Amino acid sequence: MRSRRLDYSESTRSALVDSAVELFTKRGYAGTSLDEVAKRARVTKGALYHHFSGKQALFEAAFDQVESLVYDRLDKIMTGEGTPWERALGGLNAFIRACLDPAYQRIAIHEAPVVMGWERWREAEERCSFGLVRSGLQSLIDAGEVEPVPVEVTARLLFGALSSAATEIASSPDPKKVGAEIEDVIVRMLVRLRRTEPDVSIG
Amino acid sequence: MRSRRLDYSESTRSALVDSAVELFTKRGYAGTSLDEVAKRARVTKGALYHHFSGKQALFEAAFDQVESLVYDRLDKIMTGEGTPWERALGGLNAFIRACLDPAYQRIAIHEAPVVMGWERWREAEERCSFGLVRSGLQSLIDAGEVEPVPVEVTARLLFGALSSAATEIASSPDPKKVGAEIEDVIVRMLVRLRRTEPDVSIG
DNA sequence: GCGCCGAACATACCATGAGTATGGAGAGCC
DNA sequence: GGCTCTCCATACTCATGGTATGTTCGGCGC
Repeated sequence: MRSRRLDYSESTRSALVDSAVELFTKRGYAGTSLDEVAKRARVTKGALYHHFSGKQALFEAAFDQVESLVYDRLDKIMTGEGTPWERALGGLNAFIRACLDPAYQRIAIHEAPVVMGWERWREAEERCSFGLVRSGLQSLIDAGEVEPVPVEVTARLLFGALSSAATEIASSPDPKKVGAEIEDVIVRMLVRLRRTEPDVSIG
Repeated sequence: MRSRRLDYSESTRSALVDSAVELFTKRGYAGTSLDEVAKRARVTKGALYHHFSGKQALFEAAFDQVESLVYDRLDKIMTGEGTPWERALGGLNAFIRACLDPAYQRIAIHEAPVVMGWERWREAEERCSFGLVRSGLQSLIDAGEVEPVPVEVTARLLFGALSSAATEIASSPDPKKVGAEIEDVIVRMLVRLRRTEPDVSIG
C-alpha cells in the first residue's frame, strides 16, 4: 500500500519541477528566483530546499524533465520500424519539431551548457538526444547507406548544427517554413553522403 | 594635444575590460563578481560603474574585445589573396584555431547568447564571425565552386556546427588532433558540395 | 597663480535573492 | 497515545548587483 505521504511529497516535487520548467523557459535561469518558483508551486522555499539541494539541482531536474520527453519521442522513432534511412529521416524531422518547443530549446539546448557546465551537459546529452543522433548515424553507416565518415566527430557537428538551427527556427517569424528549409538542407547533405545507389527516392 | 586625463581614463577602462575578459573566461559570467573585476583592475566598483552601465554592458565590452581580435584575423584571410576556395579553406582553418582560445570560446560562443540574449548575440555575430562564414559561402557559390545551396540556412548550420565543434576541440585532451579531424570532415563536406570539375586538388 | 568646473573616480549604502538554521505538524508505527 | 521522522514553513545570514553621494584632480579661463 503506497503511503499517502509519499503521494503528497511526490506531488509537490513534481509541482516544483513543473513550475521551474515554466519559469526557466520564460525568464531564464538567472532571471528566475526560487521564491517565485516555490510560490507558483504553492509552497515555500523550505519545501524546495527539502527536495533539491539548490538552484542548480532544481535546474537539472527541469532539464531531465524536458529532455526525457523529447528522448522518448525520438527513441520510439529511431528504434521503430522502417529502414535505417527512413528512421534517420523520421528522427531528424522529429528532432526539428522538438526544437519548436520553447522549453526544450531554452533549457536543454541553450542554458544547460552554461548552467550545468559543459562537461556535465555533454555527459547528459550523451545518454539522450545526442546519443540518438550518433547511433542513428552509426546505423546508417553500418547499413551501408552512407559513406563511413568519422562517427563521433560528424555526429557532434551534426548535433551542433541542429542545436543552433533550433534557435533559428523558433525565433523566426515563420518557424514551420524555416524548419522545413533546414530539414531540406540537412537531408540534401545526407543524400550527398549517401552511397550512390541508382534509384532511391529521397522522401 | 591629447589630454592626460583621457589617457588615464582610457587606460582604466581597458584595464577593466582586460580584467573582465580574464575572469569571465575563468569563472564564467555568473561566477564573476564586479568587485573582483574592479579589484583586479586596481580600481573600485565606482570606476567600473562610471565606465559601464552595469554587468551586462561590461560583458558586452569583453565580448567585443575577444570577438574583434578573431574577426580581424579572419577578415584578413577571407578578403586576402587566393581563389575563393583557398580563402574559404584558410578561413575555416583560422576559425578552428581561433576556437582554441578559451576566451573566445567561453565568452563569444558559449555565454554570450545566454548573457546578452540570443537576439542581440545574433545581431552582433551578424557583423562578425558569422558574417564572414556567410559571405565566404556566398563567394563560393558566386564563383561557381559549390552548388547553389540556400545561403542563409546553410551558413547558419555551418556556423552552429563550427561553434559546437569549438568546445569539443578545446575540451578534448588533444585539441590539435580533434581540430584537424573536424577540419577534415568539414572540408570533405564542402568537397562533396563542390561542383564536379574534373581535376581539382583538395588541399 | 587662482579659483572654478566637471570628469573620473572612491565610499557608503540599499535591495534582492541564494542558501541556512530551526521549529512545527502530521502521517505511520508500535 | 506517545514516539519518530519525513515534509515543509518561518526567520534569519550573507554575498553581490546596483545606487547615491562624497572627493580628488586635471584642464582652463582670468
